[in-house]
Amino acid sequence: MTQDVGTALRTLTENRMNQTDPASKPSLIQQRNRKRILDAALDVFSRHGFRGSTLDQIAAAAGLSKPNILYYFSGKEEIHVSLLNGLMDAWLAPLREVDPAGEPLDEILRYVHRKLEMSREFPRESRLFANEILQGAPRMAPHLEIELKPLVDKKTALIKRWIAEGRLARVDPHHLIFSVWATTQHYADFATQIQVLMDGREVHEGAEAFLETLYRRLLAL
Amino acid sequence: MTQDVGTALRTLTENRMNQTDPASKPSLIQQRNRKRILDAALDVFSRHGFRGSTLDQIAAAAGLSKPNILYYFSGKEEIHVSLLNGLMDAWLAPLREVDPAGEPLDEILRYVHRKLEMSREFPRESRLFANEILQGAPRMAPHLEIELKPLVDKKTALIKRWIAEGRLARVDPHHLIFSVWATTQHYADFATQIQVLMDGREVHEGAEAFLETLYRRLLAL
DNA sequence: TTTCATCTTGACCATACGGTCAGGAAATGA
DNA sequence: TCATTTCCTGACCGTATGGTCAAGATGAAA
Repeated sequence: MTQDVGTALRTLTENRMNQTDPASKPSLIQQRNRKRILDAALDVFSRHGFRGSTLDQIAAAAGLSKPNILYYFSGKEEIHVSLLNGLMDAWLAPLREVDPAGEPLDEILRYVHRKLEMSREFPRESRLFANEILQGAPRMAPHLEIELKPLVDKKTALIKRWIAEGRLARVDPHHLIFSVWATTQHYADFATQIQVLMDGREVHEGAEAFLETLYRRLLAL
Repeated sequence: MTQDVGTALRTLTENRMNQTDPASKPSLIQQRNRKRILDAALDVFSRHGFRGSTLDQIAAAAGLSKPNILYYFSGKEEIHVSLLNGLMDAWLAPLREVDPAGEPLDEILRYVHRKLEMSREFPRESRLFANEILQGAPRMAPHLEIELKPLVDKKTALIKRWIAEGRLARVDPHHLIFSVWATTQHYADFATQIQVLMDGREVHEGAEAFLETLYRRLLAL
């Protein structure tokens, strides 16, 4: 899974350079620094949101000077958009991998498992998206329409089919998916709160067990 | 329910005035303007987060000048803290009202219903808290420890008792509560996303039906 | 080693923003 | 009516922040 996000990051790293002709190979330095910047930016943006983050913070976290960062990206906004673009694919992978040929209940439970795993392994990514959507997704609206919506339409249709075939209990597929997002991402986005309420106790295994029970009871026939 | 939040707002309105002696009655103008400011601030903070909101925005939304706002509140931070303080009680009311003397399943379903209703009626409040907790709850840490934690401890103990008495199916009470928060608040906090994915279709009734099914299947014996 | 492109930075700029203040306008009340 | 408190504002200030730029440092290629 680290692979997934890594790959996505690498992909976006190969994007248009500032003034360079398109399709020119990026130097090693360029690759290294772009990756540094994006990783630092993920850290900062996910903790403070877009508006609450400063270029100086990102520069410090990346170990580069501010003007140097502006050498690789045209501005704060472009860094943010690059991050969102680069992480989107990895973020949607679990849903994309729900397999029409698989056993319905297993597929859903596997999806829940993967999502929860991502919340644990990549809380920064989760919070980055949460922040963005909370603010009305000003820098992500196209993504929602063009990438997310078709995917959700496809998968809700699949679930609907499964239900019609009597292989899953009856539920509204859209709300089912929303609930998976909500329950799994909650552990990353609201970690501070959960930390306090669970003081010290183990969180993840309990969550895993709970969610498996939840969706098994909901969907089993 | 409007009553609840209104009352809470009024309560916090009666707080310490800038330089006035404590326990002096606030004038009508003072009441009116403080309420205006807090309502405007709720609007702005819930849409842009603390850092992303400016006093000028709040002033404009309240129909007052910036210095005039600083006449009523010592600064941006105090407005924000006042809001959180004033809304906390109303926010926790649904959980507080879970009745040990009631029928377990009914009580939980009623709780879910109330929470979902709040997400629909008071999305701004939901987003305000979501924003704050996402950023690590810097202005809310005491509340979490002093108000939320004891309440959650009490209610999880109650649920545990219900389960031990064989009146609810076995589940981890903490994760149960987390899931209720997650699934209900999701409809307010991620409304932008849901709007896109449900384009036009009715959201709330579907959510209501889905969540009732979800928790009924999870908790029924 | 020289040359050229790439990379890096200190100094600087313009704007936005939180906050102050002196003084004026409105209420309040005697 | 006048006096006093409460309320309101234009003008202003210091700092933070996004962004620019000219010039220098550091590679890569010959």
